[in-house]
Amino acid sequence: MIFQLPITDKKLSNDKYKKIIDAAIKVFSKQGFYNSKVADVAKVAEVADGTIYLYFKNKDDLLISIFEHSMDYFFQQVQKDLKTLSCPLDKLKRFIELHLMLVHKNQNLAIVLQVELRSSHKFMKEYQAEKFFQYLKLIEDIILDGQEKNFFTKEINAEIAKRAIFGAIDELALEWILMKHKRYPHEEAAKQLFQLIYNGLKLKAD
Amino acid sequence: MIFQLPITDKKLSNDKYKKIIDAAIKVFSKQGFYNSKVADVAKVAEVADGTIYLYFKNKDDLLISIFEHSMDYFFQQVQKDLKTLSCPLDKLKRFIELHLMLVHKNQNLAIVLQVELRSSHKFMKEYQAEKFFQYLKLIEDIILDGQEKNFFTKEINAEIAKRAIFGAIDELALEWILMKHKRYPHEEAAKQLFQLIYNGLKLKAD
Amino acid sequence: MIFQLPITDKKLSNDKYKKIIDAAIKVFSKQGFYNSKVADVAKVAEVADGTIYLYFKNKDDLLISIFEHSMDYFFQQVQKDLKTLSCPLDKLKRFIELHLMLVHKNQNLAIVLQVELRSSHKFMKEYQAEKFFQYLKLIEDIILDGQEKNFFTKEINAEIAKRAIFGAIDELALEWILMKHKRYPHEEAAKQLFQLIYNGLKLKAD
Amino acid sequence: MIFQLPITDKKLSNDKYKKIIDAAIKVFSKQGFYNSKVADVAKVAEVADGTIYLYFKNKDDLLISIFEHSMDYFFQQVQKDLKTLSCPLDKLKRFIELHLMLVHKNQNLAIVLQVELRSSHKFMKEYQAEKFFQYLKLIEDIILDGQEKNFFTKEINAEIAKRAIFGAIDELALEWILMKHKRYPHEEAAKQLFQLIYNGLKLKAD
DNA sequence: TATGAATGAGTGTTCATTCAT
DNA sequence: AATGAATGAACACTCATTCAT
Repeated sequence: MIFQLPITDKKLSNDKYKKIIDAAIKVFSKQGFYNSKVADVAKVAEVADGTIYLYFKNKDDLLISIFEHSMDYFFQQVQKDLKTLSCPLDKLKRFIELHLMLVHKNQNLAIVLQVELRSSHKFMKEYQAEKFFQYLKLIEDIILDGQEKNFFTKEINAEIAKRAIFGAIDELALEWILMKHKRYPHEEAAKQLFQLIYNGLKLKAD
Repeated sequence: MIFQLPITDKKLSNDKYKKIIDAAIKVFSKQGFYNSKVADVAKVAEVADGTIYLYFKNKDDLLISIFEHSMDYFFQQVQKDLKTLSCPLDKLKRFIELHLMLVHKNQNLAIVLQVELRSSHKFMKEYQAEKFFQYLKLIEDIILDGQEKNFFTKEINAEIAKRAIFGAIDELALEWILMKHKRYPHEEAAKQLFQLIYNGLKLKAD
Repeated sequence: MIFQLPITDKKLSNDKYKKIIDAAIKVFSKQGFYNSKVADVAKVAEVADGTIYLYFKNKDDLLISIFEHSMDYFFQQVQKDLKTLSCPLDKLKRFIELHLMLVHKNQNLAIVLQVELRSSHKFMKEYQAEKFFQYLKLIEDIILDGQEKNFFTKEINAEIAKRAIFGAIDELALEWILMKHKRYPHEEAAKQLFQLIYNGLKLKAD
Repeated sequence: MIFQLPITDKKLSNDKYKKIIDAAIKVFSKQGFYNSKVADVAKVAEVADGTIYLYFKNKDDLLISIFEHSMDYFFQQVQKDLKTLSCPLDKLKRFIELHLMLVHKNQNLAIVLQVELRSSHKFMKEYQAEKFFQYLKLIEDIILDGQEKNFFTKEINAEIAKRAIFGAIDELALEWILMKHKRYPHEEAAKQLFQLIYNGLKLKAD
């Protein structure tokens, strides 16, 4: 599993905590959150059932913890990488590539984030998914920067565009994950996606 | 509830069947599929718990039935409407408008389809979501038609584009549903979305 | 089991309700409330585990229900019987006899009431044991009546006396229940108890 | 806490042992034995959970130890004090006063003894409560002595009387402890109780 | 068809107890 | 002796499903 936060957090420096998170990602992605038993996670993590409750408040908390740490990780990876670029076009292209690459390298995690999390009502309604908005903001910033620097048209509302772009990337990522026999490499999807977002469907001759 | 299939189906001509489906949409969208009890649905439908099992095999079947009938309905609505148009641009524009409009008019249903269904493993993995692919195909046909008629660039792979476009629409629709205070009308979202998909982010002067 | 309320209450007219109450009295008195499993009660009552929850909110509620119905029963039995008497001395004597007799005829129930209930914190602290106070009041009324009619000394505070008298009866009843080989019949205990309470330890010659 | 045995016992000379016993009395009296966690006791005692098992075999043993040490303490206090008296009337009066006074000064302990212990099946059935019988014997001795010296009537069976008397004292003590706003001082209860036991309810003129 | 009381398998969570340090 | 992280058996309670009426 690529998912490896730098060990700064006390919790994360703990072996058991990581083992449980990793096990939960595996189990939840395979069986679905609601069909997974805490005992299943414990078995895969090679800890006792009760041990999970030393690190997580309950089963929901386990799911939310996966989300929070993952989004932190995604956010840091992407943000760090984008900093090295100045051209908004490059940034947008790289963002798409990075997201698809990260999903590719953490497929189980991606399934949990995209499939399981969306239906956790505790998560979608009660819990404010700040980290997700933070991630979305990365796209918005690229668009606004691109508009300011006259790379992108100002006719497009960045608020709507960031959602549309995220949705497009997310859907492709999901399809890609659920495909058993990948019909094209994720790099190809990234390339096409960038082209679509930047040029649109319009003929160049237009 | 707008969701009203033309009564051709024997099942649908039955009052109880419809009452249960409608109740399930309400309950599932509010509480989530896994947190909804069959008894909750029965109470809202004003039938006995056991009655539900006269019309549906089990709880999962209830969810899948919602999906199938809804997709049929969506598909018919959109397909019928698109037939009146010949220009691929108009078709794409109308498709986006229709989808957002239908979501707008059937918000509870949309929540079930977008949020709950995605995490039903029985559905995502075992059940082949033919009806969904059929719906996606509508987009693909528009693109291919547009490419053939030289409205759209051929550089874009229709397979990837249909997913990206659906993802963009879907994500905006989801955001729109979950927003408590709508910051913009869905017609505005449709307009922006079309512009983005057709023109991309590129400056026109480019 | 003698414990048979007249069937006026809707709940009590139900066979399962009574079977569960009776089973719970048996099981709780034998194993203790905290060591009894709900499944044990279900097995003795010959119902499914879940059935218990159709009639009782939870395990605590089962205990409290036993208490409430029993106290009603005790109260009614004793009150009805006392009404036929006018002399406070006879009343006091009969009260003691009745209580010991009822305990004798409902030993399992008595164990639950005296032993298990006392340690149920939900019961002792949160729940106001109105029915118990009602029962205590019977003693107080006898004392006050006796004092008014000049059968009993007015030097004794009825409030304190009712508690002391109840405690004495209760303790003897408890000892009597827990004795494996009864060293004396409960009627003998009643007789001695009355004498002690009425005459005290003082020599008659005094 | 008044509860302080003279340090003769090796165990009791140990600071941790006492801290745990004291903590257990506090915790058990407040939350009830079955609702108390060993961890709660450990926290109040300011020791580690595991430390408790260095001094006590298990949770039950902790409760029984409280009982044994307390009864020893009660027994010694009362026995010592009674030795200074020769008149059975004085002894009886003093016994009542002492018991109520000890309960008054050790309310948490009294709650554990009267409320929690009674429902510990391990205790009530398996464990022979020798120390309790020893305590009861103090009352019996007073009665027999009083009967022999012609202070008390011989018509009363000492076996039954000791139970009745203990029950009366015990019940008043329990009421007194559980009363939030004490309606009378415990000395008053003692006085009334003695009068009731000695003179009974009978009018003096009788 | 319709009912809803009854079922009982299934599971999240607790907590007394252990044991490596 | 003392710790407290880890254990895992135990259990109250839920709820999809059935079936006698």
